[in-house]
Amino acid sequence: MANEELFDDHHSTLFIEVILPLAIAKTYTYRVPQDLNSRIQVGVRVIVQFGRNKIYSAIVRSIQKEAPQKYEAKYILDVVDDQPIVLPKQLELWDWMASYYMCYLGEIMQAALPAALKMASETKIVASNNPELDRSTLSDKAFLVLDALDIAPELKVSDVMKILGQKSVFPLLKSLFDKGFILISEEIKQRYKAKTKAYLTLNPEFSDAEGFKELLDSLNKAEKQQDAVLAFFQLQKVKKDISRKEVMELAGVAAGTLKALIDKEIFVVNEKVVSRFAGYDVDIQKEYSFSPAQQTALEEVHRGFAEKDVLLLHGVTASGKTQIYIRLIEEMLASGKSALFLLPEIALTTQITERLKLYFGNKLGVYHSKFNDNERAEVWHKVMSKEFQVVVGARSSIFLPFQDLGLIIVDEEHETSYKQQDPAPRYHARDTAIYLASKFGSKILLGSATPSIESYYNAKAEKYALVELKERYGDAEVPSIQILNMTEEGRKDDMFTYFTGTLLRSMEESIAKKEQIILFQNRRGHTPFLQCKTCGWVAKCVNCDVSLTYHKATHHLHCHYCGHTEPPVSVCPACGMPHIDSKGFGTERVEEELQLLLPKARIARLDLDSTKGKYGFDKILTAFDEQEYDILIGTQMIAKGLDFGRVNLIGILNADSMINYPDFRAYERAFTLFSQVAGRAGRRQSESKVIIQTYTPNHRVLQQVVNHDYEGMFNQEIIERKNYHYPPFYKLIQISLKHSSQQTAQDAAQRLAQLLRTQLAHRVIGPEPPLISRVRNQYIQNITLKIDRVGISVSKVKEFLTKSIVLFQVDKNNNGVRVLLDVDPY
DNA sequence: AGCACGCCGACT
DNA sequence: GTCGGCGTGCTC
Repeated sequence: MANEELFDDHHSTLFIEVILPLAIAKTYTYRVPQDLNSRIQVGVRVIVQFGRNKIYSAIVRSIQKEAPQKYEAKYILDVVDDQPIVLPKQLELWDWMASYYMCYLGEIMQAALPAALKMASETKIVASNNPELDRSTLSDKAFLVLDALDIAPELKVSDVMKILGQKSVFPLLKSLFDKGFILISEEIKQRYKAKTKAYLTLNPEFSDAEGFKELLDSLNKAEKQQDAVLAFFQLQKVKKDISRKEVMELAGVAAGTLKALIDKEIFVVNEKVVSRFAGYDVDIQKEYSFSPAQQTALEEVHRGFAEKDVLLLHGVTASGKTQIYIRLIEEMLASGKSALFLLPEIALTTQITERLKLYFGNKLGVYHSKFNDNERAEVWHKVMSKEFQVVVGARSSIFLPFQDLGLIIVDEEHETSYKQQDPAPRYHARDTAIYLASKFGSKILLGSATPSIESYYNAKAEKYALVELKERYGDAEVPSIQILNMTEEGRKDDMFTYFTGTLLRSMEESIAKKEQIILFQNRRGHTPFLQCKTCGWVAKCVNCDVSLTYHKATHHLHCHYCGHTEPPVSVCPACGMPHIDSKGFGTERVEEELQLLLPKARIARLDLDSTKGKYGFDKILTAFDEQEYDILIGTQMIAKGLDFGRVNLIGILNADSMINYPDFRAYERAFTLFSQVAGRAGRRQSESKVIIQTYTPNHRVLQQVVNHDYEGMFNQEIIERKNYHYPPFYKLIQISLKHSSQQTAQDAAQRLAQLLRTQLAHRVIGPEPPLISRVRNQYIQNITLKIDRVGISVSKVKEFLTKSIVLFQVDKNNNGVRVLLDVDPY
């Protein structure tokens, strides 16, 4: 139907280019059987066979009328959708991402679509049961398969593999099929299922008064069933959809009674599709008055957007940025356009979503990884149907099928978790969102209390509009930050394990005042290092180049990179001496020691280990918010946008580990993290305190944190970035090579670097092993490209890089070496 | 990414 | 002699 204008000739043969959900360089062209012509549209899913026995659902990328010259195109098997599930604007975004981030369209498709919209293929076989066929000439294996089919009605290919104990079964199955012994049914299961609820209706036979009376009479020997029918009759007067449960409750009957009535066809069960997002119609109450500073900021945002499409809102913590976002979204909705509100995954707590629901009710969709596939697919559909006009979500929500996006808000824009790390596409959701906004001609607001150097630079360079909000909202006051030198405190004999006396006494005071405390220690587990005092041996992971962390909860040593665990040793395996030393401390140990020092304190811990369960994170936060605990110990998880009214003391236990990190962003990160952690204090009342414990009290970053001196940090950082050739002045592309042999990895990396230097010369840095040079038994070598953009264009570099990698992979010496590309690494 | 085809070592 | 190891190359 959609193609009628385009392909008015109904008898022409269509060829479609499809995107397969695979990491493959190319797209593939299939042929459309004529009876499916009318259902083909760009953006719909089609079922295709790819290779010998794999079936995928692919996305139609384009439609052509010419047959490919060099090969015979296979037919598509079916069309899944009547309406596109991916719109042209989204496909353009995919194309841009694939070229910008140097990855495959299939990888983008994997990241973009909720799993429920990608389909699973399961090839099944059934016996043909043709008695005329002669089995006597068959091989033993064929017999085995047919015997199995006599017992089970159908088998999956994977079952046959198990039965025969071998991987290659398809030739055998194909020959059985060709000879007519079996049928192969390619069954594509659509995994997305709308949530339904069962409702009861009365058989129309009994709906009139007479019929109803007859019914009751006929049940005069079944008192319970009579009760149920009467209860249903009563409920029918007040509401439309009546569930079994409601009838059971009102009539006081058991499920069996109802089942009997259903079996007798007195009641009929109807399935009705319901939303998984029930309970949205919260009473909308939006009493919130803007402070003069907020009002000014809002006006400045309007002025900024009049001139530029990208705007950076630099607002100190607790300045009421969220409320400004809400106002802007409301304005956008009023003008008939939709809005996207991006948040880092970890900040997407019920705290913020509940608050937004208050304003946007059932127009709001929430989209993040904690949701199951069905829920994500439902959000997808509701964005498509424009039922959801506002979406609050994590980075992958940039892929949702928006049609008239007017505004994107990227809150906490500095957050590094906007950059996807491991599976490709290694994309940055903030940067991609900026592209997406330009595609839609919409406005995009980046918000942060501590903007990324890149964004602030762009704002200062007047590429972005800039609005600064320097005043906290209401009576919230800027916390005072105190730096304590642990060396000195130790000399004064005022250190108690990991705590300065000052911090301990402040904690006691807070608890006495019934106020709360957050302690920050950016290391999980109990002990990050176990070392032999005699010979210096350190417990290390067998698969990775990292020390093992002892976890008290499991009494085991854990590798935080590959998940390997082993029991702890009490005797050194290297020298046999029984002197194993515990070095360093993680959150578990902080909790343990603190409990000894403050026995009465109620302590909770927030880290990857304590939040494992589905709602573990929210559970701990809620309990803390409801003051079931006095102290919350956490890793950087606690830094993100949490809003607790009664926290008036923050302790950063060991600032040095963050600062002394060999990365060009280390200072920026440390500043951001400490400022964000400090910002958790005093959000709703005055007088709050932040204590930073360190061995390097004069470090410039710490001084800048104390003075809330973002500008100072920025100015110094930008000089370093310029001098040492880093962003925003230079563009980085990181090439990682991985191989199970260290030598191979090194040699291959040398070869690639040399190849790249032929054109890029000094722009090629490395190869060098990263800080963790081996993970999961793979040795890693990194090459970094630093592109100045002045003498050379980034797209030319990417083109050359792609060619070089193809060349590199042709060389047999580089066999088995995996090459990973990361554009704008974080 | 799978997966089959293909060419070398240890076994019923 | 075969089974099966994983190296190699293709999938419209």
